[in-house]
Amino acid sequence: MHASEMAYRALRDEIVDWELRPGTVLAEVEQSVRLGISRTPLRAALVRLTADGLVAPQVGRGLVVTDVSPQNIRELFEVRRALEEQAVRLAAERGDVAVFEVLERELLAVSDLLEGDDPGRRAYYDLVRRFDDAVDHAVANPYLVTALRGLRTHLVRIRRHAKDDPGRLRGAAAEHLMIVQAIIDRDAELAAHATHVHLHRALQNALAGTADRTSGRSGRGPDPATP
Amino acid sequence: MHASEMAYRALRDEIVDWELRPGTVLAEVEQSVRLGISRTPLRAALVRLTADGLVAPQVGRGLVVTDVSPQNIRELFEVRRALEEQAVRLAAERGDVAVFEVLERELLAVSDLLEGDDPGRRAYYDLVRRFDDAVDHAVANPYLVTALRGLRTHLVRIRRHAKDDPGRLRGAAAEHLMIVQAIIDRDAELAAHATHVHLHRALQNALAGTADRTSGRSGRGPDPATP
DNA sequence: TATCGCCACTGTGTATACATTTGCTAAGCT
DNA sequence: AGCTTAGCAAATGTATACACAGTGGCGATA
Repeated sequence: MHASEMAYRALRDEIVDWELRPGTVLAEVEQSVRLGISRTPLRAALVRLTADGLVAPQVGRGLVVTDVSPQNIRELFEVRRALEEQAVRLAAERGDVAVFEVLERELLAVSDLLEGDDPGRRAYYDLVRRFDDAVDHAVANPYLVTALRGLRTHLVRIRRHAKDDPGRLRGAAAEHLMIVQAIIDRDAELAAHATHVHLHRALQNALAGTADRTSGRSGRGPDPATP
Repeated sequence: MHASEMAYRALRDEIVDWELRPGTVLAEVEQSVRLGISRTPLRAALVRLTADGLVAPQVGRGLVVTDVSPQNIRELFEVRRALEEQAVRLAAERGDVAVFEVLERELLAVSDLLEGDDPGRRAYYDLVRRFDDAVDHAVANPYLVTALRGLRTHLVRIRRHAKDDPGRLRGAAAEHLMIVQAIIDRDAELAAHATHVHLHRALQNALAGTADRTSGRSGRGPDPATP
């Protein structure tokens, strides 16, 4: 495995897991020493992270981990709405019904998993991931899938700080079930509208969960001294 | 100006202008000596071009300029539909009406420009660019604008080989006028539907113009020997 | 003559050394 | 006392050298 690929995944995962918090400066020498590689492959990783929007150049301080503000979340969801509605539309037109029927059965049984304990939640997130993969496979559009995957990286980072209480998870499961059934019925418009509703709820939940738990900086104002 | 930035722009423009045709192998040493820089900044440029989807790694031959097949064009337009419809929706909600009223007047006068000669066509393309900029400014969403800009790079490359006859340009101008008027009326749904129609026509035109003028490779099959 | 194996060459991946730019600090002058 | 300038230091941008992997060609053997 290439060092640059390893560095990219390591940094991306640390950013998504909030181990590298928004505003953290990623100095090249510091990170290359920490990851045990040279500056050259590290720079390749940083270029990719910049393209992903997970880090951004800041005027006087080099590359910093991008902020997650309510404003950022709203903007991200505006793009997400566009891409995911299109994706489920195409999935409804082209998808393999049998694949989504399996997901339907699992979603119908998911309430049993969500009785509050953590392993059940993990199983639910895994089911959502399989749903996403099924949609990706159904749309069969590399450009769209690439864009969606980039978005999902940001969304996972947001979710790490949003509180998904069991009630919300049951709601989300019901919304996903609606989408899956629309795809099975090959009803593209219903699938798109159900996705719209789902994302509206998800945005409300994300904003409620993170509004007062972000890094504190809005991303625009001056940097309060943090000695 | 940084060498890596210069190399990125030079290679991107050459790919968009079809000077570097699809299938061209971009060897690092070869390109670095050609551009008069070292391999290090060139590699940064290539990473960015890969993220843009203008070049892609191929198994045994390093990075090659990506192909433009009818299939690619259809896939690109599926993403474009999603993003541009969302963009004009948001522009209709948030845009500065005065800005779009200026564009409306220019679009009403554009038929005079399109009497077949090349300077008029140039002026029309410039007007479309100003329309795109106005939409970008109105949506005020960095994620969406970044995605749209990346798409437009591909679209310019496609347009370079599509034949935009005066009839099509007049049609496109009429469609743009419809979108602009919908934005002025703050009718988001009308703007989105008008954009859908416009992109449908644009896709038809792009496919008609490039179906038998691509590089010849479909992008999936084996490489026919070209000695 | 055909096939298999080895050698050489080309090209990418990585590391390190060097240069340039930018920001911070200190000192001197107004 | 405050502002400006100069110098230093650190970090990024760039270049080059080296190592390894992959591929193609050539030769030998069956």
